[in-house]
Amino acid sequence: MKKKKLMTLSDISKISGVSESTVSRALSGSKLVSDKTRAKIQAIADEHNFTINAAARNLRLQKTKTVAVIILISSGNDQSVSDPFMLSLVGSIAEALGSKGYDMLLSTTRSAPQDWQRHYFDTRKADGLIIIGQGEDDAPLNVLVDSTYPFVTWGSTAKSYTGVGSDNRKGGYLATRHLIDQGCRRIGFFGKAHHAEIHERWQGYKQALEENEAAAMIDTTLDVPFTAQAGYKVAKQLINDNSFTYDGIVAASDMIAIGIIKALKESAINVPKDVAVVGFDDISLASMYHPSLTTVRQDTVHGGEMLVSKLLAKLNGEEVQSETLPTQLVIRQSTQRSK
Amino acid sequence: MKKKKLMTLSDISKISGVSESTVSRALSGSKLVSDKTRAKIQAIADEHNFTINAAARNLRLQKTKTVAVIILISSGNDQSVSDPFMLSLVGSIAEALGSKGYDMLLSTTRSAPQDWQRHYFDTRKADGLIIIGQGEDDAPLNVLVDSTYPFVTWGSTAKSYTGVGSDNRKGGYLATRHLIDQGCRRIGFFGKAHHAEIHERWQGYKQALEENEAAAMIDTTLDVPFTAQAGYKVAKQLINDNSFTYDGIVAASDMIAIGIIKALKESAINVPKDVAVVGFDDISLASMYHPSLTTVRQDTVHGGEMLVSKLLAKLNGEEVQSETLPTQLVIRQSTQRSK
DNA sequence: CTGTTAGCGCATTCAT
DNA sequence: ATGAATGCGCTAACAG
Repeated sequence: MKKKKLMTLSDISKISGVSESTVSRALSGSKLVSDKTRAKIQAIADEHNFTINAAARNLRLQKTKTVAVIILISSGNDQSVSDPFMLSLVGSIAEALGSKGYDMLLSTTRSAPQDWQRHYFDTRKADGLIIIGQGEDDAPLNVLVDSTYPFVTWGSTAKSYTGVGSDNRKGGYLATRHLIDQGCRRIGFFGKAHHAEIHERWQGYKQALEENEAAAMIDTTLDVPFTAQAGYKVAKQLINDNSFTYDGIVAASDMIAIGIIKALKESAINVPKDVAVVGFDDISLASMYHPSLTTVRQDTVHGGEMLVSKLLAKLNGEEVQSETLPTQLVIRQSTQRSK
Repeated sequence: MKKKKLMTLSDISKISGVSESTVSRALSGSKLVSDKTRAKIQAIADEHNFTINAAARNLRLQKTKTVAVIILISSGNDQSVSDPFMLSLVGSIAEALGSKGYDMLLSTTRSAPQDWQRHYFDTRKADGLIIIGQGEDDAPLNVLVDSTYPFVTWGSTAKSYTGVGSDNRKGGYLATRHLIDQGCRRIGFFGKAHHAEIHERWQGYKQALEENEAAAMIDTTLDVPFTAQAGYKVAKQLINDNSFTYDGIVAASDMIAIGIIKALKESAINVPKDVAVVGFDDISLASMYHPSLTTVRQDTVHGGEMLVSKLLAKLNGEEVQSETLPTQLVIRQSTQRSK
């Protein structure tokens, strides 16, 4: 395969002695060509290493066979992209997209142009958009809602646009309920309650506590969301201030849980004996942490596939509904107080 | 912003009463237009929410302002994409690309078509390619080498094509040297020695040991690379077989190190007292693990920027050299035996 | 400084 | 079953 000039349909047409249209048809599998000619053309195309020029085809077809995935990063130097959960979800989306013949354009609100909503659509770089992590601010999305842009979001499903997300409330409930069952009575919630998804988890937490008045509710809000560093910092601070009074903690994500546990360990507070900690996500590291993390699993594989199939259905002009995915409590060491 | 038909250059030209070319020039910042007309056209374009159609522009310009990033996944169900290190690198690439006005097409060899080399180029979906993780098999890359496709790789830099990578050998050396200094004398290396980058780390490990004959070299090869699960499994196995005789371990990645440490903890083997463990990468979790991980830092931010600038230079027709990035030992708790 | 002209490479009418 | 003609939306000579 030496350096060869890129072939065009026209080149192939000349070589094979048929018209461009015929070549186009043959290669696109139209049944308007005889098997004989198709075979001949196909052979020539292969021999000359020909592939369709996507730009030309896109222009002609007015579609790109590409989906843009954009990760919304809340303001500031939030590092939430680096959360393994995100990666897992994006990986699943990539695979689902690939299996449908779509390419994936990936960007974050940090790397993308400020006007990303327009960048990908008006510009026709992608046929549709998957938006991950609506976060705290709905404004950028509301711009899209009023347009006819096909897009789906991951996160809270209680929105006016099509979304796929976990049953966060149920997850928060299960986690908290579990702590109560383990005998915890002073249970704190660690996470940004403003954040849409987290808020739902918090609601589940609240509900579980209200159902059992013996257990007390203690809110704690983290400054920086979704990082182990943030969890560590807040827990450390509480401990240093002598205001750490929990015997159970519901963390808004596994990474936060890990940070909290580290802080506890450093102060010789035993997990789970002194404090039981439950995370959220079930990242692959959860089972590898020590103690292994009890957590609420979100099914990223299913989630990614769902997002993709919803979006493609939309591109196909179908009406599409939001969907809430079931959530599951995975019990590991970090909450086993009975032993 | 109601549903509006997409505007074209021609539409804007009619509305503003100038020719298409003038509109094109005005919008592309050509200095061949008077400020007056440019302002006028710009205003109209904004008002009508006009953006260039990328497909048409790409076709005309024969370039896409897009770079494809492809993550090579070694055979089987290797989950190495989920390594936080990868994510970190990809994130940095995304940002570097974004700041240069490029979009990023992301895929793995699992989600991409089998003939991804051609998919992105012949098809003209991307102007260039960034390949991450050459892994164990050079074959797919050698296909590219013979072509004129602009591409750069992350990983080993001792290849015939342009690559950016860390000084793995030095890193392996520093890690091992550090263990020796900490008094370790039976030092094992945990990782796939076949893998290009890992092999270099292993060479550094070997060199350090050879410089100090008191320390013994013990190779251990992991079946599954780059996951905590793999590290855990191998360590567990060794312990169960009573063949765990190390007092120091060089892990090929932080995730592997974490898995190993978990296995040790479960068998009440103290880290760092009984066994000192050093990882590689310095993922953000390294400082959050307990004990915090001594590791060899790879600068992903710099790495991503480097990959991008090299590739863009290549697209620009410049000659580009491979580059090896410095590597740095970060000492934390997992190797502090002296205390 | 601006308009006219000519394609980029392909898919799709419309003929035949 | 095939070919000829047209245009998707844009930019870049080439004139003026």
